[in-house]
Amino acid sequence: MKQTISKPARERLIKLARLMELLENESCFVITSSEIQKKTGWTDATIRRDISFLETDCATPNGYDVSCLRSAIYRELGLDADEKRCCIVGLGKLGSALLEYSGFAGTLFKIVAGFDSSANRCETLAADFPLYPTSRMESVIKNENIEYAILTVPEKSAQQTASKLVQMGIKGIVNYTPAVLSVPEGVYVENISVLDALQKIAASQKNENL
Amino acid sequence: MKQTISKPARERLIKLARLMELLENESCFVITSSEIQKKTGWTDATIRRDISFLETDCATPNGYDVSCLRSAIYRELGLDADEKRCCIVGLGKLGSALLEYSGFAGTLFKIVAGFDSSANRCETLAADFPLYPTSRMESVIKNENIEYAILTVPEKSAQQTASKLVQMGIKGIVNYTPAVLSVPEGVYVENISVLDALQKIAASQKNENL
DNA sequence: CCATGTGAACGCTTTCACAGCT
DNA sequence: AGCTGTGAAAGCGTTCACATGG
Repeated sequence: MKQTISKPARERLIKLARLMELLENESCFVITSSEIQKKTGWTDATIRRDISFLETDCATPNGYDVSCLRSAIYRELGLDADEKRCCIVGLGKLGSALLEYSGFAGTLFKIVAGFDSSANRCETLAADFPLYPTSRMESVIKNENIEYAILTVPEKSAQQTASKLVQMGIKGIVNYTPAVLSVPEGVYVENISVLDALQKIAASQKNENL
Repeated sequence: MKQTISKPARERLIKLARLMELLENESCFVITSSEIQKKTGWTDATIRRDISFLETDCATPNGYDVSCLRSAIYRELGLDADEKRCCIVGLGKLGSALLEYSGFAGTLFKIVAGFDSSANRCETLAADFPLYPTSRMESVIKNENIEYAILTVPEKSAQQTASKLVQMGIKGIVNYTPAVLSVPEGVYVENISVLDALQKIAASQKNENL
């Protein structure tokens, strides 16, 4: 059976695919592993190994074919298959900023609903998709086949909301809060709080020259 | 010499410290490694190993002393020492949402400036700290001793802006864009784009049952 | 020559399993 | 008994080094 790709490798591949898109925009069509090394800091051996998991032949005599690589990565990671339906939970400052986020264009991720505890806020705000009060969350998530949630509620309500979302069938949560979310196996959480990020950076620096 | 803490362990410890804060708020003062396992999914052995890097004795007969652990982690990771001065670069929807972020209260991270290419926008928006046009970025970063930048510019300008920031002496970048940033050694980047996060989640799911 | 792809070695992280303590 | 702390083993991911191919 096909080998499963490790998490670090997967995360590098996702970044690599992004890099390939960038290169395509710059009309660069072939790139070598050592050029990728310069751009990313990963070693060329690691890059070649990562790419080998794709089991595709994107190699040319002068390096990899950029667009072949991009599409092979998305294919292998299942990011080019069916539409992935998402919702935003919590329409405070951050959540409402995301209502206008245009970065999903060209991907299969699609935001199809927003939720907030304040019905009033749902009416005031505007988006390309409907906004609902929290009371309707369960029915909307089920009827709309929403798989992923972007969690932008206040930290205090994060766990409680996450637990509800899981109960309603959500399979992945992008956690904008610094809260540590407990979720059952099979549900994936990605933490992208700015505080987490800064702490990681600062802690790395502390450790760098020992 | 003291052993350096691995990156994965550091990241768990940061989350662990957060969890300890949460527990303190719930008036829980002692916790065992297996209770932490239930909450986080990390194994108890890993948790004990991580904690052992702290070289502090926070153990009681019934588990770890919660507040002892929290402060030991922050101390060890250098997160309780001097103030860490940050700036926000790019005051679009997302950047301006962050202007009002209150999550740094009680931490040593402090946002002391915001920058945007539009002078007009800087004047219109309000924050507890000054907002400057990009032209003044270099002098402000140097005079204010700003170490970290929160990058919320459009993806297209991300690399260019990041390179400038590095030149101006920035040591860490929290990257809200999905762009792959090339930075020199010694500069740390944490990627927290929502697209990255969703792709990681979706790719994990693809791989889960092989 | 300059690429990739990959077995094998290495080194790091996690896990096991148990000694030691309260 | 139940906990922590930790040598030792196992498991993984990365890197080396070279065979292979254009």
